[in-house]
Amino acid sequence: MAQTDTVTRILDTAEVLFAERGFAETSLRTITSKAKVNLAAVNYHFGSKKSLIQAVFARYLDPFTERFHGVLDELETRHAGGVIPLEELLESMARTVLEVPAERNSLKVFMKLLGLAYSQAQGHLRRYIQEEYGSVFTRFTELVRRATPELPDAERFWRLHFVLGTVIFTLSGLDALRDIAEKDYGEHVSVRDLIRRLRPVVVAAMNAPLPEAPVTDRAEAS
Amino acid sequence: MAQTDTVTRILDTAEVLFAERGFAETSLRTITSKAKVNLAAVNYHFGSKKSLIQAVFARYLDPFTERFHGVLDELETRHAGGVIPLEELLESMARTVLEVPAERNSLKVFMKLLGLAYSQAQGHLRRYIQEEYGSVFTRFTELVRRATPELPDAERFWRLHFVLGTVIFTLSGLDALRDIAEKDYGEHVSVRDLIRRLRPVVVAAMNAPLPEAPVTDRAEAS
DNA sequence: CTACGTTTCAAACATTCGTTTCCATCAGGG
DNA sequence: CCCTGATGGAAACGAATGTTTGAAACGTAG
Repeated sequence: MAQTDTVTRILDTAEVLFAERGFAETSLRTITSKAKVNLAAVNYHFGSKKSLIQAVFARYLDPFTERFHGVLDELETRHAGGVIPLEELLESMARTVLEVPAERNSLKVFMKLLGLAYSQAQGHLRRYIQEEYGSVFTRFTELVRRATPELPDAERFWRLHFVLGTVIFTLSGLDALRDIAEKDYGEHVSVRDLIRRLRPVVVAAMNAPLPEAPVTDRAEAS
Repeated sequence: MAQTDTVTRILDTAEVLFAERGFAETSLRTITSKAKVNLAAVNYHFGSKKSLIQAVFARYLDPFTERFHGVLDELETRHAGGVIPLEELLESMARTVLEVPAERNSLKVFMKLLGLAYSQAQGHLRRYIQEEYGSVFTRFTELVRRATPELPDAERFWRLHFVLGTVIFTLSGLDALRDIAEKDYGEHVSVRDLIRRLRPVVVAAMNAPLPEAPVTDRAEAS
């Protein structure tokens, strides 16, 4: 089937280029020429560039959410009725994130895309991801809530986003950081090595003491 | 002097639009029309769009680096010869970051721009920032090194970037996150409130226990 | 007042972009 | 065999982009 071949080749090429340069900076002509398909193929198979971008994300996020739901199912039945420990939840998520892209491409690309989706703030992409895949994240946070009853809801919300920032930021900027680290410390770091370093930091962040009592809140800067 | 007025108006407008939409997604026509200056003014005063982007960053980073050098000077003389505690270093940096943009615009814009500079990975911008302002960061990390002698060099390097990721990611995506937090927890968070929440997390992250011994390192995914 | 360097302005330029169109190719079922 | 629907391919379209141009307007020193 030639169709599948063309579609796959477009997606494979697009995700790499998107990750390297960003969405707006990657033209359809660059994608199609490097993928050795016709320029019109993108609009024919995907409808528009915007849909192509979403398709690139869907190819990562669809397997991830499906698998992660399965992992959470298994975790919940194993701790039937009880509370799943925080570290186990984090471990499961990390493992799932690691497994999914390993099947096809590199984790680096996936993380870079996630980082872009968050910073390339505007409109359609963040909304698309939120509305399409928000349910898994909601389920996960609910489990985290039960695992950390001592944390106020708002505090837990922010800390989850703190560690999310750590992971996405680090792994999406991995190449540049790795170059610096290698130059300065002569040490080559693999993704698995980085995750090994991340684990105690993330756990410590989630278990950090609560901030001092909120001072009388004055008007803010922004 | 009309020149200064035009230049300032361009910079003021550009930084807001860049922060909202990204660099490539913001055209010179959008900037100049909203700033009520002529289209050619950008190329006349800045030379090119690329230089305008760098000028936007310079207007934040120049005062920051200058002031931060001063703060570090003061810290070093106060602890003459001795070691500056880690928390004091982090506090000083946070305070400096907070003070500089408060003079003109919002911290949010500055952080958003930083986030963009990191994700919008490619080429000129990251190199520009690194080569132009890398010295302060080098000086800072050296002081952190003396404050945390128990940390291996590589570990400290990565942890600094971990917390850098936390801060930039959180503060650059602040608006979106704030909306969610407000909707889910009815709680309005100010920037200062967020920093109050960040502090114990960052300290805990830096002081986290060392990761377990490096397992035999197999080939990595990417 | 005049002359000159600086700044503003409208218009145009050349390029690049996403998208569309139209035709060739090919497969399988009537 | 021819018809039909799906796909590949070349070319063109219209819009938007960054940049350049040349003249007008401005402020100021002589």
